[in-house]
Amino acid sequence: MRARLRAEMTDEIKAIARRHLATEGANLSLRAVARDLGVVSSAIYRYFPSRDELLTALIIDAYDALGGAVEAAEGAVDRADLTGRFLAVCHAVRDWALANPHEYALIYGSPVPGYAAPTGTVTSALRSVTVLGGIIEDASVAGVLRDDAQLPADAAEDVARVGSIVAPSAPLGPLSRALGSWLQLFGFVSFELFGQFRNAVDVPGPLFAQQMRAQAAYIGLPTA
Amino acid sequence: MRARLRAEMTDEIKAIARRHLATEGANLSLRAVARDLGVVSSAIYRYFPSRDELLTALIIDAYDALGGAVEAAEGAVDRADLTGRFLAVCHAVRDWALANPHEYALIYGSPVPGYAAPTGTVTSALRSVTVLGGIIEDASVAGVLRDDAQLPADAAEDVARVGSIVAPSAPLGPLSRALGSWLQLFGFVSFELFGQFRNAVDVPGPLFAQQMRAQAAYIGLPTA
DNA sequence: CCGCTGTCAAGAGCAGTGCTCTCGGTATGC
DNA sequence: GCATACCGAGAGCACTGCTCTTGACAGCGG
Repeated sequence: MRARLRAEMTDEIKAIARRHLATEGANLSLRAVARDLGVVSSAIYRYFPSRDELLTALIIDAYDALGGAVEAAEGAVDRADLTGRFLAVCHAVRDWALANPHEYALIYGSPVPGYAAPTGTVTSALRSVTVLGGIIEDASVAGVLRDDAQLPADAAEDVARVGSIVAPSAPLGPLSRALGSWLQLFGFVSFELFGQFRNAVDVPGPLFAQQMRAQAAYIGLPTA
Repeated sequence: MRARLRAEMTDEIKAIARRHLATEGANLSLRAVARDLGVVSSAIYRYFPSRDELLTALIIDAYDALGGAVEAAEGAVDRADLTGRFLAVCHAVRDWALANPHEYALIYGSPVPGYAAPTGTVTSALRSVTVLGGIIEDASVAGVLRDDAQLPADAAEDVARVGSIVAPSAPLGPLSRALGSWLQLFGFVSFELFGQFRNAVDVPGPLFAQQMRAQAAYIGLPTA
């Protein structure tokens, strides 16, 4: 009963903090959210031991929101349409990032203090990449991926470790290319959101669609 | 004469600010650098009208440092070794980022306030990507790039605009793949520096080398 | 040589920040 | 019914970016 009030309070704090994040940026002010909540600043500390803990909670929420969006978008595509599922993942990431730019910056931008992100975030952070792994895994068991890997041993070790988490039975060649696509996807979104395309790419949407389609083909997913 | 003293003073401020940036992070304190400089905080304002202006100066310096490092590394490779030049660029970016993580975060992380980066930064920001463009351009005039482009018109427009700046005579297909490699390169470095590889990639070096070699081949650069 | 002008650092001060501590009040559990 | 635990309010500390005023010094024209 008292616990429910407490949960509502923390949710309300996080909601206001998220709103402040959206309007101002990463420099979140505890006193400002307390003011908006009609409460004195020290009261916030009953619910979050420090500003960094609040940010960590927002980070976990952001990872979960992104993961949920990716899962929903990918889940709506016919399971047999591997390329469609891949493209759904890519566009879900970008769409969510464009809709929540500051939350994206919170999780994929420069880490704010020294290193906030504790271990509690990793499970939520894995959700979206797990979806991609599932696609590669499904493509692997469907036998549509050609294994043309000739990776050096040290690099193969890294790829294999990633694969063991998200796509255990996928061959290393396509897995390595999928990893590259993942990096390119977030490189694109980060460049777009952080203003690196200034004076170079005006309307990034079509370019993004083309790049991701090319990546699907490069990985070896069947051209739908 | 008085101007030279002034230049030395601004250089010293920037040097101390850079040192603070390296030890603490992005939240640079004007009062702290003033303290280290043995001067009162308001004196800094004689040289930089605001903290954001100081950050902007550091950003421009960082872009120039990265650009210089890339130019030097690429210039040391035999001009005919196109793949070697490409790999030199990739590794120069990563090496510089690993050596100056906070300055990398300053220019390729989330923009600190609303939007600091003014127009003065773009010329410095273009230096590194121009080097890559030169490689693609050289490969194009050498006739080693196969033009297998079938880009949709809207995406082709974006690619062509980028190409007109850095590699005017390159065909759109390889240019589009080179753009993707550029995004993947910075996606990799950002993931590595910002802790996104946690529990997944322990020793990113070999993986990076393999990914960039694969990209060189994918673009169509001759396998040395 | 005097005096004017422009530049500089110092210091005080304002509004804001994260965070700690104490002090009453209230609800929960025994 | 009472002890315990929690809660919000408020004061306070050390810090921040930034502004303003004050006094000192250098260079130049007369």
